[in-house]
Amino acid sequence: MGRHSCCYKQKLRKGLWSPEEDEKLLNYITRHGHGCWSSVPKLAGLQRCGKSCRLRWINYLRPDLKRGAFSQDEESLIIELHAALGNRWSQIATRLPGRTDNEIKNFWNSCLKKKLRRKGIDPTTHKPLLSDLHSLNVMDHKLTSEVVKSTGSINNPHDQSMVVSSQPGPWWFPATATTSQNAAFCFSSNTPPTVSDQIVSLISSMSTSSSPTPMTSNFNLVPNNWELNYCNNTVPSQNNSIYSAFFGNHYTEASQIMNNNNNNNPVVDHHQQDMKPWPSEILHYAELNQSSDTGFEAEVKPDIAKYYWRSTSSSSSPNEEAATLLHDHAGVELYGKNLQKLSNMAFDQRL
DNA sequence: AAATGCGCCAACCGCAATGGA
DNA sequence: GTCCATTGCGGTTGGCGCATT
Repeated sequence: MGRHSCCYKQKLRKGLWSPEEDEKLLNYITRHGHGCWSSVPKLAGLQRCGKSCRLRWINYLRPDLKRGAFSQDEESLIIELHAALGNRWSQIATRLPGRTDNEIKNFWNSCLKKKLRRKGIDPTTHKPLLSDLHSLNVMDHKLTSEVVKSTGSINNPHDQSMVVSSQPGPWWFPATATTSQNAAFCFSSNTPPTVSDQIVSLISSMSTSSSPTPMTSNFNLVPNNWELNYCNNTVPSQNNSIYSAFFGNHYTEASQIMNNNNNNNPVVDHHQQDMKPWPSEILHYAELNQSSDTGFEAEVKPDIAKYYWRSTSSSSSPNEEAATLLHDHAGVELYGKNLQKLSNMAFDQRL
């Protein structure tokens, strides 16, 4: 611990306070009040700077301080206040009589942060933990390898299909030329616990009071070799991965800036944005056009209200009508695995 | 018993805000 | 408006004590 410049000049004491020093300070302030802190040490006969005296009084000697462990109520209140106020310890302390900002800060840093993490809650955002993003990148790499192995077609420039794993798998990111260039995920019932926790956390975090509660069971309806589609008017870039999730007749996007070289680059998330209802045109189309078993096909499933196509065959095209509906009415942009935008023109050429 | 690692927390540092001259 | 001293705040540090090796 260093010493204030004023302390160096005046050769003042630093470090822990002795009982004698405490007694001197306590006696002085009890009799005279602290007044101007800079004059307190001299008047109280202490070899300390005023700042140090003030801190000792506020954090230790003040008679109204509460001692001992934090109660469960206090703990809950701190978490609640931190969610609302962030690291504004002094403001939080005003709501906890007898507790100091320093004490609350220490309690937070040494105990509450860990507790929240263990519960899968990000102590900074108070939202469910979406995991360490770097580990997701690692997962992306690993799963990409799996997907490439199972499809064997990633480098075919003529194949604009999304890469789809033929193996039943818990979930995956689509293979891309550069990791994290894009991302979508697929869910099934045998999701490994750690990843599942992350996904469920993500899903939960998308829930807002004004939107329907996401039903994670919806995801089990998605066959393993089908993909959720993604992107909403945002072209995936090297640093921008977009995760989408679909719930009932609503959809939302969650975007994370990943692969940061710069730690100061903030994570951008849109978890709190409202769920969007699928436009009636799309739902109506979905009711009239059920899935087909063959070929590339664009579909809007009425039960999950999602857009996807599948790659069981390369002989037919995505359904232009469905894609156009999604594009025109929901602002959904579609991309092939090489990040080639499947605009209407692209569909025209493929038809 | 000694060495090492680790968590907690008291206290410090640096900066911003405030207020008086 | 500017300067300077003081106060307040949040981040950080380093010492202590306990647990583990």
